[in-house]
Amino acid sequence: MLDIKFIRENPEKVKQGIINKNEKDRIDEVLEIDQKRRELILLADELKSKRNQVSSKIPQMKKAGQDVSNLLAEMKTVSGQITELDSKLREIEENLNSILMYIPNIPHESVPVGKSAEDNVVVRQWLPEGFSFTSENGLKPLDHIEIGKKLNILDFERGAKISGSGFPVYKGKGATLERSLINFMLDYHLHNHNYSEIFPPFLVNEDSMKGTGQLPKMADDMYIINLDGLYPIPTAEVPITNLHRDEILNEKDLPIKYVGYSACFRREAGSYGKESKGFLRVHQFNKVEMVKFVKPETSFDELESLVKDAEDILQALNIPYRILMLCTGDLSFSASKCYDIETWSPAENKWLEASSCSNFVDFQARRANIRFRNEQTKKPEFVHTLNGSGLATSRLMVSLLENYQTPEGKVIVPKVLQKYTGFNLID
RNA sequence: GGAGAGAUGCCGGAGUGGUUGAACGGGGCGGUCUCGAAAACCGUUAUUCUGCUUACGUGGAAUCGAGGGUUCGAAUCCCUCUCUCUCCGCCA
Repeated sequence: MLDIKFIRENPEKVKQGIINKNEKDRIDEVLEIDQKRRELILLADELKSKRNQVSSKIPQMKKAGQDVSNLLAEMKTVSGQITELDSKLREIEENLNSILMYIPNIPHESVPVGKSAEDNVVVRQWLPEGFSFTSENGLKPLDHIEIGKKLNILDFERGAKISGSGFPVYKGKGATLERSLINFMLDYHLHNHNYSEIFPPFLVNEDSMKGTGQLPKMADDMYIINLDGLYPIPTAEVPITNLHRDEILNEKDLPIKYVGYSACFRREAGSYGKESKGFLRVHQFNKVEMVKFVKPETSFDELESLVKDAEDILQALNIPYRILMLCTGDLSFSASKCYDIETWSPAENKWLEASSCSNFVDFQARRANIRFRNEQTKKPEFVHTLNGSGLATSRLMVSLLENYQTPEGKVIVPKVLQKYTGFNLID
């Protein structure tokens, strides 16, 4: 959520930011309602002040034996007016709030202005030693679905039977590989990047979904368990960021860095067909997520290091990748700045998004009311929150299987994973 | 699922209609004392909104789980909801 004071003071800046995000700008409406709201507050507070004054005098007057019946009658009228103003005010504030909840974060000034994914900027690229985009023997590499079938490690058909399409089943060495990947990534961030581990709940309440910005705007993309008012999480970002909802953190504890595994559940409404085969778009996948709570002045540096933390995993796995800076038009609702990491798929012959690292500045913190006490001013301030996948195993698995396949159609286990899997070849 | 108890500030814990933003204790912070520390003593200890000033500040309003209601006046009375705890049942 944007700060209403900031909107009040920088309406043009906010409008431009929203337009650059390809979103609808309702700022004039917001300012009008805000103006009305403040007028009402003034009126109501004045009456309440009067009521408080008189009410504290009444017992003294009674004691002194004075007649207070006129005052009581007068105050009854005042109270009625207050009730009326308060209910009007509540209505207006609800209206204002519901609009504000739909207004996206505005892009940081360093973000390139652009309309769509085509305007994203490639920042850098990393390729394993001796890597080539064209296969040496001229043969077309198998895609991950063919590999999965051939080696009997992935089963999309049975997943569709037991749950629906987009619910993959991992089998045998495939299941072990998936589990190993998760453990490897968690351990790596724990030991090399100084995160502490969280194993979060996979179902969260509505307040949590609002806190990180999934609701109300993205409701159609979320699963919901109506009976209990719970939502299966689309990412561990939601429970982990909400760990500190409605808290005031110590400045000396910042930055707080968490890493956690979770299954992720996404409806992906309306995305059937295109790019939806195999692992490319699924309803349930596994992800290791990094979340940071930081001081405002450090957040953009923290974003850079967050991306590097995710990159380290890919370098350790020796998988080709590139980094994109998303343009304003491709930025998500809550993000101020975001880098995507894409891994190379030789069979698809294209880059696949395997990670997204974002700085939300104070947008989520404001919604979720996550603050820290500034040691100098002694006042609470909103933290900045960041998160990044480190990484999502589904897309990563595509690149891993395809890049590590042998001409015979077997898959070599990356060296760093072998101590986790207990085998070094899938055949 | 059944029965009961409870929700107060950083923490513990009083408070059942009128200077209660909230006793008392603990913790934290500042100070006195000390070579230093402890002890003791003194002081201090929230957040949000809003007006004026916009550097500091200052006036007002609100906040005792959440939301309504009664009343001139509610932490205190009434209603609804949420959550926590205890016992029983069920269960990985």
